[in-house]
Amino acid sequence: MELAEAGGVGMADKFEGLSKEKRQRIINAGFEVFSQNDYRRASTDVIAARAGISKGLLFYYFHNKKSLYLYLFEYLKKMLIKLVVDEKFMEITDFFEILEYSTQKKMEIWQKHPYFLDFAMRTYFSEKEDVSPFLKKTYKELEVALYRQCFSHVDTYKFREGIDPFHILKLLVWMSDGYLREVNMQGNGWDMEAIKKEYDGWIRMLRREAYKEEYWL
Amino acid sequence: MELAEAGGVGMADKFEGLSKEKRQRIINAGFEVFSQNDYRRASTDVIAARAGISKGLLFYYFHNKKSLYLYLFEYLKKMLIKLVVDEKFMEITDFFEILEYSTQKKMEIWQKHPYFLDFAMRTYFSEKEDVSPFLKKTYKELEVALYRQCFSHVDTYKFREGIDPFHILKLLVWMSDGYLREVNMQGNGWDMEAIKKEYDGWIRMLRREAYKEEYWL
DNA sequence: CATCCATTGACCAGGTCGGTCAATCTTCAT
DNA sequence: ATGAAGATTGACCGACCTGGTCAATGGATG
Repeated sequence: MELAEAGGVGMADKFEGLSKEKRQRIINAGFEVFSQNDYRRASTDVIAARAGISKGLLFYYFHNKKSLYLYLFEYLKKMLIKLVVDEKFMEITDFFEILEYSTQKKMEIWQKHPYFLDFAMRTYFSEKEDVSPFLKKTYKELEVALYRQCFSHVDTYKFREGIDPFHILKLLVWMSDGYLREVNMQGNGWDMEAIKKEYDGWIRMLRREAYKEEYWL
Repeated sequence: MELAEAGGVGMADKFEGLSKEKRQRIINAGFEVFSQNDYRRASTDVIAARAGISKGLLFYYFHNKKSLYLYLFEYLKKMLIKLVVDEKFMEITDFFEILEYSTQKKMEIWQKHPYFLDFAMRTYFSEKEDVSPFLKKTYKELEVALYRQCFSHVDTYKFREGIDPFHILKLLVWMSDGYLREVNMQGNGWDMEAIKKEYDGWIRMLRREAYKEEYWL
């Protein structure tokens, strides 16, 4: 009875036995709806409809809403780790090159799975939801782990004294988030070219700010 | 019947006749609840409870939820203009000095009226709400108007060619928003000193980025 | 005591939500 | 053809929450 709570292993045997296409349809519907509404307002009716199945069937696969959500959360975690961390990360040693590469990756993910980022955001900012207690821990852990994984082998000697790379990283993330939100708000389609150009400009600026002069390039 | 829709003038005569303290209590409750929930979920029950009055009385002052919301919106607009735009803005001609001054103002507002910013954010990002249609226009207008007011008399000759001051402004807003959100998330109380220091660092960086070298200072 | 207004909170109708379940449809071995 | 087993449906339920109402109460005034 409690196994659904723990981690989602084995709870969805019925679901795992589905055809890949159908499973994907349901997963996508889940991410879409959970990324657009907070947990409470994300309606199982809507998810089922978006997935093209009946609500009854949805609850046939996932015993309740919470276990569906946790399943999606685990799925996201696995996907992120699989997509973000590859061997190439280990080869790059320059902080800003890693940054550039990971950003490119992020863009790819975002184009392929447009709801991932919003979903992750919502998990992070969710308050007073049925689900939130254990999420925040997990999310913070994941963030730190990914950072460790990606930036552990960075050329620290290139930095000025008193500059914290993690800090620079955060700054860039905030800027890009803000920019993306802005563009999103305008409602235009995405001008990926312009975004990239802008982004590169910021990186150049931050490089000058953070690196010793001899590494400016 | 339609006067409540237009602008809220005269619709709340009962409300305007209240004691300043009580009026303020209700206004604060409204901002608090509307800043923490989106329009639909912002419950009039909760607002009334937070204000320490009965729900019936709330609807005695404001005929319905929408007119309460619009009243708060107008109130916010007036307050922002009153608080942000003073004579001093007209005296400063250096872009970054204006920036610094307006940021300081923003901080003051934020400490005095902690819900203003979130409320404004929600109005801007609200989707498919009963209220949203006319809000976006108004908000955009307000933003542009404030920008014009504040930065119309700026020393443009100090900028490098190809640099758009408005662009720089946006960037800084994004960074500060991100930073504030982050600090907010940690749940610590505010270390205003640290925030200010950090902010100044960014401004210095952006100044070097945007100004011709002879104006770096 | 009567009048007038501020104030209350139980109450209503409408809507949404998660979750259930008897009934149906598919599949397939016999 | 038949029947058993599993997959699938969607009407339905009760719990909850919403904006809004209204008869009843309180209190001040003259």
